[in-house]
Amino acid sequence: MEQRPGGRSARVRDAVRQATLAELAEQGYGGLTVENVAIRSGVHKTTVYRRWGSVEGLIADALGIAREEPWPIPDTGSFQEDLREIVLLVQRGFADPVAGPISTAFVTAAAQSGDAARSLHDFFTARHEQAAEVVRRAVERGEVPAGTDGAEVIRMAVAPIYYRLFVTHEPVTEHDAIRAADAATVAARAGVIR
Amino acid sequence: MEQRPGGRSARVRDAVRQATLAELAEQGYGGLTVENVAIRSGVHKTTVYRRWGSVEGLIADALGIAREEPWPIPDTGSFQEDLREIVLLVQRGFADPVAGPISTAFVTAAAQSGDAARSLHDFFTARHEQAAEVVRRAVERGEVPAGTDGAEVIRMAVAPIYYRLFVTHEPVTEHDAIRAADAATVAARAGVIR
DNA sequence: CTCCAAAGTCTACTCCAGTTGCGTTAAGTC
DNA sequence: GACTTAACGCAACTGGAGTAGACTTTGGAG
Repeated sequence: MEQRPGGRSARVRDAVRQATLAELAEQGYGGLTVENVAIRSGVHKTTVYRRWGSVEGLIADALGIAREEPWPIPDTGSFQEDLREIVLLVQRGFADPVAGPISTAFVTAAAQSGDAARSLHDFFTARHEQAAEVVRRAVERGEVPAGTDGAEVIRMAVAPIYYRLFVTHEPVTEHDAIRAADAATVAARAGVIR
Repeated sequence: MEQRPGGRSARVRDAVRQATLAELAEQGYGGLTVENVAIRSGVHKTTVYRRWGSVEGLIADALGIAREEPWPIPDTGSFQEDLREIVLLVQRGFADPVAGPISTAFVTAAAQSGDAARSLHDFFTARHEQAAEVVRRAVERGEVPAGTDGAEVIRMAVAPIYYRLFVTHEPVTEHDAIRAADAATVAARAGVIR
């Protein structure tokens, strides 16, 4: 990333990243400013502007870290249960008082900045690919027809959660999550998703 | 809304609304500023700030108008066809060079402003209710089990479109729309959505 | 150890979104 | 047709996001 990765630069980078996440968790995307991140991190404002450019840059960077850490793909032996687990994980993530605002901020930022949008796109591409494993296993067990598009099954399952959160602004319950997962399960079994 | 609805106030209101939509269509949400709307409409900046408050206020107002105009609910005689029509209508709406940016701006604005979020919520509540008509007819025909949640079927059908557009930032094709509609059709027939 | 340039700091500035206070216009009322 | 006041217009102001340029620190190479 930078030409001098060691020592001071690394400290600055980590301090800013941590401050960004903390601000996002407390204030959400609307309250995130370069100035506050600079103060909180102890790094000078101009430095943040030079290396990250803007609020969107801070978020794009934070997203890069988020993409690194893998998530637990369930393997219960049942396709329906696996899908339910995945969707519930998403739903609970947004309900979490710390992780929720941060995840929300990522989506909101991507709606405004091309950079953040690309980062988020890559993030979800990786997630879909990982989660599609449960579909591959279901195909092997004969629960789901061969040729089923695994990533698309995941999209179908989680989409209603995001739809409620970011489009219609309706509350989301665990029941909603389970229902969405089950609908995707039925559709996949019927061979509609290919 | 205002205590003096006639004459000048009405002209101001209409000019600002029209300018808002024009700016949104051309510039999108990112390029929408109160100042530009003021200039374009010929109304003074201060006046726009007083009556609409901010960019979000302009959008919340524009959404109010959008909610008024009803949309065509299909009645092809086939549940599957009806659902496909609805989802394709949504997909084509976003692909449209004029309506697309405006719709996108609504969603983006709602992600940041509580007022816009409430307006959008009401908007979609009305849409879901209207579109649920196709499910009611399907129940009458015996295509779908009684007790099926009509609004939820609509959510399931359109959610993947919005998910791709606003969350993962993936391209959306007509094929995606049809597949999503068909998946919702299968799930509804199976009695999973209630 | 020495050197040098990359990276960070600091101060002062610009610019523009949003506000304020006051004067002007015209909508609604009798 | 005169009066009241809601609503609009106007110009000057404020505050904070973002920039510019000179100066200082320090990581890394020889």
